[in-house]
Amino acid sequence: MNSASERLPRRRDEARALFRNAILDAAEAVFAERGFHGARIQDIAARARIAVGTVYNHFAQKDDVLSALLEERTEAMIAQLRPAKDDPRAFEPRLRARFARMLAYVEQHRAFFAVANEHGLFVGKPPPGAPAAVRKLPRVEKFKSAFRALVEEGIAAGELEPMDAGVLVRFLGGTLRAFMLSSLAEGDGDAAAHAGTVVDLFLRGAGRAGRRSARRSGASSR
Amino acid sequence: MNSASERLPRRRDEARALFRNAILDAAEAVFAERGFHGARIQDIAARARIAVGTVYNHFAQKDDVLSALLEERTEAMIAQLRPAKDDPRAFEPRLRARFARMLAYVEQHRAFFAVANEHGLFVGKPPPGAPAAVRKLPRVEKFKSAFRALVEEGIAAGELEPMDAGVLVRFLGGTLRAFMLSSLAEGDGDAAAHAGTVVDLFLRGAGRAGRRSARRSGASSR
Amino acid sequence: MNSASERLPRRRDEARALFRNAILDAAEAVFAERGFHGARIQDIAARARIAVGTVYNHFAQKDDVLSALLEERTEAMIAQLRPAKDDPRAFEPRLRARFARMLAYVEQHRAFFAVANEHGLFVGKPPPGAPAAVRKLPRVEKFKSAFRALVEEGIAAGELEPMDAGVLVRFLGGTLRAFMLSSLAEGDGDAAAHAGTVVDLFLRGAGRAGRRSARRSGASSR
Amino acid sequence: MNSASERLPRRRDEARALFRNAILDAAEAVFAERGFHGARIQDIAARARIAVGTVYNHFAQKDDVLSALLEERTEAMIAQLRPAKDDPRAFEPRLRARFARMLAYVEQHRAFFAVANEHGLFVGKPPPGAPAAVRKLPRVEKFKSAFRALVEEGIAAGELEPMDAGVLVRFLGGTLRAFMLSSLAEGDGDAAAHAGTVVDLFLRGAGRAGRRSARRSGASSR
DNA sequence: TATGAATGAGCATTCATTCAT
DNA sequence: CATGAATGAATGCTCATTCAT
Repeated sequence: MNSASERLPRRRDEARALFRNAILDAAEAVFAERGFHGARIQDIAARARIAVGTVYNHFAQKDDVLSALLEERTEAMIAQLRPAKDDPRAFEPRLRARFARMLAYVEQHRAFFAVANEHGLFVGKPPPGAPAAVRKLPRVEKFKSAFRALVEEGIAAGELEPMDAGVLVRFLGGTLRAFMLSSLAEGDGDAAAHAGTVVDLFLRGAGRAGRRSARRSGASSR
Repeated sequence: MNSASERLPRRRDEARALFRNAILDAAEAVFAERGFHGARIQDIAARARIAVGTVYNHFAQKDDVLSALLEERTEAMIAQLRPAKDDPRAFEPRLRARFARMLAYVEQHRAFFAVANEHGLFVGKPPPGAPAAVRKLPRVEKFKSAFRALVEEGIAAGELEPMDAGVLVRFLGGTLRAFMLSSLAEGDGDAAAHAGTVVDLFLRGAGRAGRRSARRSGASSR
Repeated sequence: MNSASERLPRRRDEARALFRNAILDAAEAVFAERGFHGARIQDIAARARIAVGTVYNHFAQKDDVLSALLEERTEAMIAQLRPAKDDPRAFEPRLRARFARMLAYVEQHRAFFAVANEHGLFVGKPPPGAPAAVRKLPRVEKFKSAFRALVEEGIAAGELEPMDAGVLVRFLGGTLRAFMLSSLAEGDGDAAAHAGTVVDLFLRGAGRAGRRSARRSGASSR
Repeated sequence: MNSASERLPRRRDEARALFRNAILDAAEAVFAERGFHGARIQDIAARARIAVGTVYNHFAQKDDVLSALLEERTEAMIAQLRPAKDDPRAFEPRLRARFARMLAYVEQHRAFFAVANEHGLFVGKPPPGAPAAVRKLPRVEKFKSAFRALVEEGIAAGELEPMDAGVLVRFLGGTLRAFMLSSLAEGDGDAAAHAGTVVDLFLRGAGRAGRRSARRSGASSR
């Protein structure tokens, strides 16, 4: 119930977590500076002010550092999409609020996400050269299902065309990615503005208003 | 009409081009299999059935092989967007025709484009670890200006919202990329179908028809 | 008297020095066998019974191994010229004693010095192709100043012609080198005998005794 | 007696010699710039304005270019030591005249001789890493016998101590080399002055005049 | 014979990983 | 567990040499 026998293990775990986080933070910085292949374990260790061997006490291989990082940041990124208690009720502003949170998170970890793309952050199939550990992880699936949830919510609410959900997920992912990347590249960090643009384009596209009625027929006539 | 003195140099150039293409084709295959970092010059040479040294007679460094490939395929990919004489006149089907061509090209070189993403194919800023030679090239700019031309054509024709062209370019790029990648990953190679979907979503978004009138006001009220 | 905290670092330094010396000794042997360009780092490592990488933990480049060796042996070689407590007082036998020590040291490291010549051991300007690291070092200057000290000692003692010291330094260096090399080549290792010959020739030249009075006038009449 | 059948072959030989010399001259320049190992056949060919293959039509290997050069220059260098009709009769000025010619030749080919030392120009045993072809050649022997002839001439004339000729040869070689190298390094091209110094030192050494009588006894008492 | 592109053995160097302390 | 030196497999690139034209 109490006692050192309980507290010590806890401290030990805390210590472990401290190291683990220090390593991940260092890795984020180094990956961002040099890319995954350019980052040496030694660099990461140096940045975390620990010894090389210590990195290996926490991660079995270099790959694992990357994938842990990927998982961790992805998880947090997706978490931003979950409903928050102050979120508006209406679909569109609700979407905007969630995307704004997510894009803000991405901005915060800008350096990392710039690298993460290299490793198929959003993509179904990781690139061929990707580190083995990266290839097996459920990360992309998590993304997809988070997006799928949003999309289905929209369809259920009658706000989205009842299309193939897979198609909508891709479209949403692509649109978000486009603005995420451009903001990473150019650094104009107005997450809320980007969220607004994304939602608007996602919902209404770029076509001129009048043509609305011609819609689906056009698409199906290809 | 032309003497041997003219023909011989020509033959020499042809021979050079033959080697160069053999190397690029081999590199495409090997990069696709193992990724850039996993591809050894020796693998490329073996695949092209030439000696290692020969690769270096045509490209100064490994990096240059990648960037030549990137340039070459990008160029061809963009070329598919240029008007062809059988293209429809109307904006929307015209766009569909062009995108279908482009996506078909991408399908053809599916293996390569799966890798190319790693190296910032569409992105403004190449990933941090990218090979030096890759970082300097005008490739991304070419993409942007090709898309910009399409977008401006659409605005001029009154078919696209007269928004900031940069925003439209990103949106278009992101949408195309989303379907390009997913088709790369899943291999359902119906380029025309994908083109139709892309154009439809690009023009009209995923929102339910009725809301049309609420449009831009919604976007601006964020 | 001194705690573990003091002893451990010392052991570490000792270990480093052990490796460093093992590498230098191995390099000496391999350079002697194959010359600098023919020596592969792998050979040196194998001879030292360590891994290739370990060589690089102690020397940044192959060049550095050579120049460390050159510096180290040169230093020791020059050290033999310093006065020892049993050295005779008179100039000529004193010189003989010193040269004998130096030539004995050279004999001991015969293999190495045979190679060292290739790299401008005595020469003012290192050969054009010399490894970069070799070109910058103060080694030759040390030689010159050691010889210059001897020469000035001789002039001050009234034992040497008061000529331009630079000229005497060259003359002395050339004479020593001639006998050093020939003993390296032929292996008749009588350092003391060689030292006697060197000193005799250095002081009195090879001309027939009688002419003595004609001396300097002859030289100046050219 | 005449005819094309005779002249053409002659022209052919002349053409060969032209190429051969062009290659050797180019090699001299390139070896001097980069050293033997740093010089690529391609560099030599480029400098001679011919193709790589052509070099191989005249020399079987890279080594052979070096050794041909070494032989050729050495031969010419030694030739300068031969009696010329205007040479003085007396031993000492005669020696000065010859050495002056030789040192002047060396100055002319300064660049080359700076490299040649690397390859044991004067030394009995070529350095261990020396190109195989270089190791077999009679060059050094020629030097020795040219010097030996001089020395024996001097002994016969009663101008040199009747010592072991080998010793005198080394002494003479070493002294010449010392001033040859220093003039190469420092570029003060007064060959006649150097020759005077060399002869003076060679004959009378650097010791103070008065001690003359003590001579050989000193040497033998070591 | 001149040409110059093709060849491929050869090697320095890097860096993830291990392990004795 | 933390440490950091030792390890050695792996690979880009060079350049002497060959040979088809």
